[in-house]
Amino acid sequence: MNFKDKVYQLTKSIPKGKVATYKSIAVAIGSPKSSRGVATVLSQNFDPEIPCHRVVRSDGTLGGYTRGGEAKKIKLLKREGVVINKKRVELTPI
DNA sequence: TAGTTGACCGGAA
DNA sequence: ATTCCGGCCAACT
Repeated sequence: MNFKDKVYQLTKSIPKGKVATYKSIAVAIGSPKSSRGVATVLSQNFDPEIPCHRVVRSDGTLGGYTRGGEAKKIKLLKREGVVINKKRVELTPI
């Protein structure tokens, strides 16, 4: 199981209506400092099986989306029930 | 093999 | 609150 596969696994396991951050994924993998690596992998991934639109930045902003832009990402998330306030996702930190 | 790139993060001004 | 800067890591050329 390499880094990339772990990222895919975790991203696929994100439940509908929820979002994860690049940081949290990095932590879940076991490499808390690899948040940038996570972003790299997801950005290069084009598999529709992987809901990479459910991954946002740790400050709640969307980050990027190479499959339609931020607007698209917002639409998808809202459609799934994620609460978004003015370009900010509700991360419900504890 | 080495250098560059990027959908990032956290701290400082 | 916003902007700037250095650090970190994986993928690509």
